[in-house]
This record gives sequence, C-alpha cells and structure tokens, in this order.
Amino acid sequence: MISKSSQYAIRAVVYLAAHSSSSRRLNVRQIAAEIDAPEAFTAKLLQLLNKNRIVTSLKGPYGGFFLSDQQLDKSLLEVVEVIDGLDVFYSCGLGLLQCSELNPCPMHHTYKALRTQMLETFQNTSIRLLAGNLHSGAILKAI
Amino acid sequence: MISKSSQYAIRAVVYLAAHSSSSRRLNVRQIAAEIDAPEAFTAKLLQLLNKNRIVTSLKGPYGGFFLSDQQLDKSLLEVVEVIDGLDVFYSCGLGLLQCSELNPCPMHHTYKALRTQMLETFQNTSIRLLAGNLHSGAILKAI
DNA sequence: TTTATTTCGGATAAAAATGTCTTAAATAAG
DNA sequence: CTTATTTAAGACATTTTTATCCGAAATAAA
Repeated sequence: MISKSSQYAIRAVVYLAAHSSSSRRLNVRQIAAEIDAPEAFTAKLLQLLNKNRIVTSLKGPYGGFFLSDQQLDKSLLEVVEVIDGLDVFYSCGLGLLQCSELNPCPMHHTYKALRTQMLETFQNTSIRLLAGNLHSGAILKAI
Repeated sequence: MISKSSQYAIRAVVYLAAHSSSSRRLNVRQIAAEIDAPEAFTAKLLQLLNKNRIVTSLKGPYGGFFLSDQQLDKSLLEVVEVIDGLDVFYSCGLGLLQCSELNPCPMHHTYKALRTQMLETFQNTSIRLLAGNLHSGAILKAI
C-alpha cells in the first residue's frame, strides 16, 4: 500500500508529535530506537522530511528534530508525498498509463473508489490526530 | 497498492478471459504482447498461476494458456494471493507487528476500514466480471 | 519417428528499494 | 578557542523485485 519508508516516516513524525517540542528536540538515535527502525535510514528520511518542511531540525549539541505547531497539522498525505510521491493515489490499478474516465480500464470504477477513499483518509488524518490516538503506554515499535 | 507483478497477472487473466477458451489456447508471446508486459516474466507469472490452478496450460504445438469456466469465476483476490500473498490485506498500515484490535496502532481503525474495503473489492471482483467490462476495442496495454 | 512448437524449471542479471558508512558542517558549552 | 554532539550529504552495500536466458520436457502434426 505505502512503502516501508513511508511507514517509518509516519512512525517517526507521530513519535515526534508525542514527545518533542521546539524546546525539546530528539536525536535520530532515540527516534530510531523508539520506532524500531534502522538508525541511518531513519536519519535519511528525517533529512528529507526536514528539507520538505514536514519536520524541523537543529544541528549541534542539544540539537535534533521536532515539530512546530504548524507541522503538527500536516497530513499523512504530505508525509507520504515526500517519501513515495502521490502515484499510488492517482494511477491505474492495473498499471495502464492511458486509463481514464474516457478510456477506463476494466477495473477503473471500482478501483478509483478505493484510491479515492485512501487519498481522503490520508488527507484527513493529521500528524496531531494520530499522536492523539497514541494512548499512554502505547509504542510505535514493530517488534 | 499491489505489485507490478500482480498487475501483469491480472491483465493476463483478463486477456485470457476475453480471448481464450479450452479449444483456443493462447501462447505467452501473444499474451505478453497484448498486455504490454515482458514476455519471459509473463511466462513465469502464468506458470505460477497454472500451478495454483488459476489458469490452465497445455504444452506443445497448439498449446498455450486458457481459462476454464470455473477459473473465470476466480476472484482478483485469488490472483493477487498467488503473486503477492495476502499481507497487504491484513497487516498494519504503519508496519507494526503487534497491532490489533486490543493493541491498536494510532491509525488502526481508519486504516483497517481501507484494508477491508480493498479486500472486499478484490474478493467480489471476478475475472469474468472484469472481462465483461472490457468494452470492444479496449486494450490492456500500458503504453 | 522426426520435427516444430510450446510450457517448465532453474540459473542468472538488472533495477529498485532498503540500509550503512564516512566525512563535513553546524553549534552549544566549557 | 576548543571540544563534544548533532544533523547533512554523498558514496557505497545489501536485499527484494523485476526481468532474462537456456536447456529440458511435453505434444501435435507431418
């Protein structure tokens, strides 16, 4: 559905939403450990999210990553867009390039319904919302 | 969403549904050309589908692949199951292994709704149905 | 029976996704 | 200013997915 990279990215931002602030930055080591993702790979993802202003980073001692209040309201769609792009949400279920309303593949209508619901779900789900669903004690580790 | 392999596989079986019969078998070369997929790779996929009784094959001259009447009623879910497995339809959207009703990840409920609709769509869509949606002149090429 | 045609099976290759390492740049604190 | 700590960036490595190739087995027709 979405890539492993996007899953890591979402886990990371949700963890940041729940535990960081502009005055409390978290470093990659801790984030990666808490979401059970490879550290160096998580670093790459966070760098990319930072470049695309989904998270904020600060170098140096006491540096790390955090989410601004605005960034808390970013949608999961924006996160996935940075990592995977939006193709999943817009392209043909059978991999046909010409598929469209006018020239639909045999699965077009049913598949489009799925895609659209997926798109709307990711669009309507903010990082803040997910962090709110993280009931105390819950973890984001794969294990 | 589903793999490129599964997309090829679905295109192949839909093409077979529309153009083959037990007395009219199609060879890999033709199938691959008509669905715009790599020939050798398509052969592998068809072999796998044959092993799992989603399609029927016959060796030798005038041999090839076709769908029996029963096989026309196989669902897309059965096709995808053979190629990708059922993981997409049952596992956590954030990649967590322990995620469940009792121990839900923060996206569990919304994501489960998506997964379930996806599962039901693939389950309720038969090869025969898709072939019926292939209006005359329509093609299954990616182009 | 021979030949041509086709799928089958296994080995191999290429491309894409995932993951690692190393050095540079920034910055806070002593 | 120096040192320690952290992210940034690019090169490299591994794994998975996608794709190719070749010889063997089956079979229909001449």
